[in-house]
Amino acid sequence: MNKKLTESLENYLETIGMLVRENKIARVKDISKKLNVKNSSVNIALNVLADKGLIIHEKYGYVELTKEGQKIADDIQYKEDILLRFFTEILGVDKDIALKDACRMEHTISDETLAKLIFFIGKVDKEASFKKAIQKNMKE
Amino acid sequence: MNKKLTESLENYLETIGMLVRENKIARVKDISKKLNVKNSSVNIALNVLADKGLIIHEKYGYVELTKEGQKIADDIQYKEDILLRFFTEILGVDKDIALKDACRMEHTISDETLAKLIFFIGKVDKEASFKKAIQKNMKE
DNA sequence: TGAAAATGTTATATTAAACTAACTTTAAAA
DNA sequence: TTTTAAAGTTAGTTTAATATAACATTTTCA
Repeated sequence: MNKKLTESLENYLETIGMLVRENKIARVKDISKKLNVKNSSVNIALNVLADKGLIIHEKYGYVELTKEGQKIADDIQYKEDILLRFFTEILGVDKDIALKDACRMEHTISDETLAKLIFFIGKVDKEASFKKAIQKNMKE
Repeated sequence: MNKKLTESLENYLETIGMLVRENKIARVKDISKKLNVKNSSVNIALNVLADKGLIIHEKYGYVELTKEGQKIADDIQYKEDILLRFFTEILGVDKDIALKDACRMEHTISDETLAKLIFFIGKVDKEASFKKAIQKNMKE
């Protein structure tokens, strides 16, 4: 049933989630602006997502996530956050670059690798000696 | 000039490089087998790569990388290796899953993040105390 | 409130990457 | 050495994701 979404559709869902969080509502224009695509492209994607039961979109109205769509959007956002934290806090990558990388890798990282990464970040946070070792060693 | 390649074309280049390394030669059938696509799809991709000056492919003959094509293939392979090492040696991800992840992320990781990751892996290898801290902490 | 601007939608086209089916060339083997 | 099998190529189709252009609806404000 739940066939895997394309990277593009995942990005639409994630963006809708972000807009609703930030502005309470998501409009076609806001989505096209965030994703740098045209309104017509957004419309087509919205039709696909609505067919899959992931959003609700009445003509000329706002866009809303269904419970299932929300879950997927949150899941992607979570992956992005974890990747972003790893890149910035542990590797020391510049924030803009780290975000760009996270935004692409969030679509491909497996659940297994994500779980290990979460565990790793958790350890670094919790264990003072470990954290110290990383901070010391990651200085240029 | 050098417009960025698509993920698909990068995979073709990488696969050709791998085949030449393993078998000395790369044939259409070998490529289609490795990538799980049809010969006709390979042919189309080879024409594109040849147009871009990245491979040499005479009709019914073997496929070779040009100097430029080789450089790109090596670059992608290198990224894969680094990601694979990070996933397996540091995070402790299962090898098959780690490889699958690396094969997808190798197309999206930025040079900056890659450099930091290389630095990180290097530190872990070199500094005994750091290595010990990671091994100790990454146990379940 | 009615005209102009902004926003949203639909129809149609393009590009990339795959496919199937038909055909050609090369290699193998009877 | 001819025939058959394997490999490679080409033509035409499909799908996903974008775009442009034309049209429709809503919103704004003079």
